[in-house]
Amino acid sequence: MRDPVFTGTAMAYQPFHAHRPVEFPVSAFLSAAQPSFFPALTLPPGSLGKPIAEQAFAAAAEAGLNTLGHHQQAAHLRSLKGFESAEEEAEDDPKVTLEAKELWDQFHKIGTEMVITKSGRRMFPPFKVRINGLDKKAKYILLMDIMAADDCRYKFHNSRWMVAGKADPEMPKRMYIHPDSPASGEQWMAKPVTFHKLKLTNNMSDKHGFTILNSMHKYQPRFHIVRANDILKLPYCTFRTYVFPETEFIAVTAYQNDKITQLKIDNNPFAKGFRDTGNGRREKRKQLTLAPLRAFADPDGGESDASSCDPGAAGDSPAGSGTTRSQRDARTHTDSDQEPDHLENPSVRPSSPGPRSPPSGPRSVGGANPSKKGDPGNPSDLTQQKDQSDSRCRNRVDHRTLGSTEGGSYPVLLQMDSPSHLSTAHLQALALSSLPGQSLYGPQPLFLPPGQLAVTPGGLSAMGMGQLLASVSGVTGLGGSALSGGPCGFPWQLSQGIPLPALGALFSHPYAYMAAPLSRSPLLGAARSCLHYSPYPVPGALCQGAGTLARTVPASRDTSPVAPPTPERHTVTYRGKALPKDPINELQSIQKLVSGLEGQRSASPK
Amino acid sequence: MRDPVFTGTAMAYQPFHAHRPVEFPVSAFLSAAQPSFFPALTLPPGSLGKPIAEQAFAAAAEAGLNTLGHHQQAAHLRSLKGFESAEEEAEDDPKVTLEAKELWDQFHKIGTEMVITKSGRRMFPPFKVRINGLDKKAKYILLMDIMAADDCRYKFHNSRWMVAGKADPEMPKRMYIHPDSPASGEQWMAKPVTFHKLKLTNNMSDKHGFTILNSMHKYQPRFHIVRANDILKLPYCTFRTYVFPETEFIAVTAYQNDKITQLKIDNNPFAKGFRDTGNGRREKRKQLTLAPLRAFADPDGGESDASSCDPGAAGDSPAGSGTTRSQRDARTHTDSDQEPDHLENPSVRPSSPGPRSPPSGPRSVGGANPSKKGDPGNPSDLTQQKDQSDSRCRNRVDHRTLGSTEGGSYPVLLQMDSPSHLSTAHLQALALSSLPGQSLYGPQPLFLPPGQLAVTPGGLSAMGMGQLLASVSGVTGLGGSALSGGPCGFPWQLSQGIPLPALGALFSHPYAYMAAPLSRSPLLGAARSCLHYSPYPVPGALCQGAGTLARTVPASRDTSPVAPPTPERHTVTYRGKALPKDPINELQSIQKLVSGLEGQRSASPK
DNA sequence: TAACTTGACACCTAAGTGTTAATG
DNA sequence: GCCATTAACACTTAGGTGTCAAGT
Repeated sequence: MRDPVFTGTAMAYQPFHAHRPVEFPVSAFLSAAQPSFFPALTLPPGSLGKPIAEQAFAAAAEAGLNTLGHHQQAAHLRSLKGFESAEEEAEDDPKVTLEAKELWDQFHKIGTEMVITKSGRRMFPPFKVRINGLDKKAKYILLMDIMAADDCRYKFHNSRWMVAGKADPEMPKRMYIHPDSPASGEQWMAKPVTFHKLKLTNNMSDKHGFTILNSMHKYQPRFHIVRANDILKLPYCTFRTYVFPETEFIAVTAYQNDKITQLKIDNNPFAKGFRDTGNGRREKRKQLTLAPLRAFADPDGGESDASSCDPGAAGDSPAGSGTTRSQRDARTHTDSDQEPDHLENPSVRPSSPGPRSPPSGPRSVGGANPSKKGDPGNPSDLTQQKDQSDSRCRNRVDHRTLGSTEGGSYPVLLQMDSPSHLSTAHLQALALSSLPGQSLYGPQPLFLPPGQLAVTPGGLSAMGMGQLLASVSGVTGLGGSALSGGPCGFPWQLSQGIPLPALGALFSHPYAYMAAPLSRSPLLGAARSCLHYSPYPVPGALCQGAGTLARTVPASRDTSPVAPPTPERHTVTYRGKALPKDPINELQSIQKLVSGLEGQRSASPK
Repeated sequence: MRDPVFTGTAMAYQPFHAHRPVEFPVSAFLSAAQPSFFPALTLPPGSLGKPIAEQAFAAAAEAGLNTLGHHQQAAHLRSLKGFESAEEEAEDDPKVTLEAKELWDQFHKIGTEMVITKSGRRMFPPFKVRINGLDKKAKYILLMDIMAADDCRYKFHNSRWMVAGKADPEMPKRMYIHPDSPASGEQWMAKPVTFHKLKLTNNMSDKHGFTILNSMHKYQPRFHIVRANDILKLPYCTFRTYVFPETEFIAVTAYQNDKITQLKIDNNPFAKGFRDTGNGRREKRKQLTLAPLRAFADPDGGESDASSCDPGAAGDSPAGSGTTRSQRDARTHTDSDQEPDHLENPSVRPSSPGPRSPPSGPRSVGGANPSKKGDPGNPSDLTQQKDQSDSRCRNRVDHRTLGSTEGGSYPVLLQMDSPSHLSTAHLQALALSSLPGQSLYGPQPLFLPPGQLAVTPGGLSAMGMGQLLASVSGVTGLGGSALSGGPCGFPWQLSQGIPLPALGALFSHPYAYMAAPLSRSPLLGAARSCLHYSPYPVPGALCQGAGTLARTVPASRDTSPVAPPTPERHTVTYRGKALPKDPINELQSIQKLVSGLEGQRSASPK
């Protein structure tokens, strides 16, 4: 497992195409391994990749200008890139590669934790993917969201994670739109796509558009590719969803597993201050002047081995202000002495030391109806939970088709046609994002004027889409109270850095998965193009997305779409506050709320 | 002149509209004085304002969805904002306000200097405008460029600026497209638009897309509003150009005037380390540990008054590592004692002290044909140069209609229809920007593959636009050598953070001005909409833009378009390298260059 | 020489880290 | 006492300042 090669990429997901076997020759793959098609390419540091390029050609076409046909140009590019020459441009078949997979794997084996804070916290490792196989000229919207991985609440006890009850209700999840969206496939493929602007928080009333998670819950990030040149078309387009199981994590407010802490410290440049040298001695940096002060501030931990492994270095006091450092040391130094301390390319520690002691079974700690039946145990045992669907705490992500995590996992692909149940609140969200604001510079806050929000539902019903409102599965109260769809569907908010806190601008998203790295339905060809304005039937209840999915993406091989979680409704109390049960009523609540706010707002335009 | 109110905005430019007098009622102006329409609005710090909102509605319209008509929604917004209720949406009439005008004025009175470095330097004060009067739903492209203010080279001698010869040849100027472009008027108006990503450099072979300036030359930033939803349409659209005379500056590699240095230090947060307290005593910060080291590093200046005005503060050593500090102190402390030291809102020093000594006349220093005749003198005397058009070193910006700078200056508006001479190289530039790359994160550099660039000229000529090529007025060689159109037109490069260094993707831009803050031609109404593909005659030579301009925007009141600088051709030698004289030949050079590169490129796709 | 340019540098802002102690 | 949360803090990266000595 010791893989020092840490230069970035990992395995690419390459679906097998029986009907179009030559569309993705290996040459394309080789280029994908390059950091860029043009090694010499330079990009201004802060430039916005925006639609300029794409627009230029689109406009040229619109204007009847032949700025040298796309094919000609594409051929040109192709020859420059060393691409194959028979690739057609019209079709696409995206291959997505998780960057820094090795690092993700390391975390995953231990049990990844992500800190969530009130002010928002980035993910580490960063969620970063490399994409290939897009239509260079087509426009795509790239999205990311984070879904609950199961119905459990966890606790870290005796050095291992264990189930601590049923999951707390989820806040409406936000669908994070990559800020460069929409952009051409060419732009997306030019360099890895990062989502480091997506921040995690546990602040229920977050106004920044961050993703709100529950602490001590397990989550699974997802990545979506939508071929669409416009955000509004999203509800009518095919979502290609990619799940990298190794990016699963448990949200925490403070790190529980010291191994995770150490892994973060060793790999996150911002935590370099807490880093040890890999040579068995602590790294001592320019903490000369402050060292005495810090040594003075060593109250709690009596661990004196903080200097025990500090043999030969310069006469500085040991680095780091941590007092729990020795804990990490004791555990880490078992196998870290032989690795030099690379900076951004740190050596990777083998994950040989398994969980220390697997003692007691699941224990109910969080007060929520504990009806424990199975113990997911250590999150790193993900691949061992294959037949756990009967467990009380069942995964919402079907990983049954995944190979051994050690050998490299496949991303799980879900392809959905027109998830129509997204439509309504989706459009609401889009209406929200039609606000001003939206500029790059300065941390100027933006609250949404509720009055403006009210217009869109009205517009929807006016156009005969009122029934779509029934698909809204969640609502966010103005004061931060919220509910979730329960174990069923998740309410989603669109978010491109745009906070959508004041209204239930949500849309449910089927989270059923088709784990089909090698399967491909003939229907997918048709699904490849976005379906605009398709008059899809509106599901009257939540969690019907899987049906739509199954119709669009029939299962094949050993992968069948996960049965949609039963749409069981349950009364949700969130932090002692009972939340509405009926989505219809919830929606009406929204509307009433909006109307009231609208009245207030126009009354006092201040 | 003492204006402690420094909360942001300054005077707004409000053109007088005889034919539409009520379009911009005062209420809109009042809201413009607010930092934001919604004080409670929050925007995520790093969010990209991009086209999401606009696209949503555009797509809705396209889809036949009535997401509540624009008017209805606009009315909604209007009532919320306290806007007038009779404003029509279809028309626009932008009002542009320079932010931090007071600060700009302070600099301008002294004679603003901007440092240019090889690695690129921001402007300070930042160029930041607030916009009103746009069509909320229409899309706009906002641009900025920096043009030479006159034909002079300057030197700072005896504490004042004086002409030191004829201007050096200019590098092709880059038209900086605001990265959020295109965006809706609503988005642009929501918050001030900053151009801090525009960086100044003196590096001729800059690859970052920075604006290349000549040191010791005077420049005038310009701001452009173009109603267009696509970059490619730019050449066919009306440019509304706004010039704020107080933003004029002289580019320097090191500050010449200590007063400017002090003003920068006092106002730029990044220079806080060199700041004094406003109480007549130096500010001493946490430089305790390093103070002895720094005192040791005080070699040159024997100025001992560094501690002379350090009466009562805590027992720290004086701040700042500078040795010339005392110089600034001596000059600054004459009028700075009464002002507290606000942080980001520093108090403003009265600019009472005039130039110390206006001694010798213009002197030739730079080697370029010095034929001195008039001395612009201190740049702060801009408003006194009204009838200087006969001067050898004449302004290229007509400021004759400007009121006293002290009373607040008007921005100068130029409105151009379809500057067709931009078209060719403009399209070239656009073709350039159709490359991949273009992403937000990471400082990955981008060089343009020349092979791809070649396609566009061919496409142009194929569509009967070959003659437009004659309008190209400049060329950038591959090795960084360049030429300019001389004192006449400027070649421009489009730049949205996209470097266009490798090819002569330039387009000339008429710099004739209509200084018409109070004038309005009836033709302007028609000019308000973008003219697409209009078959404008192609000027066969450089510097004919003013004719086109005059036709489109007739002068009125006391403001007549500045007579275009005589299209005198002169041989340009740049750093000892003779540059071509004939624009046609220059273009052919480009084409040859491109062809050659294309051949090379396709031959060796590596 | 004098004027101008350059790069290393100390100092700053801004924001991403884990640590720590206090809190509930 | 345990567990989970939180804010202050020291440390980091990244990059924007003017200063200064040396170069052109």
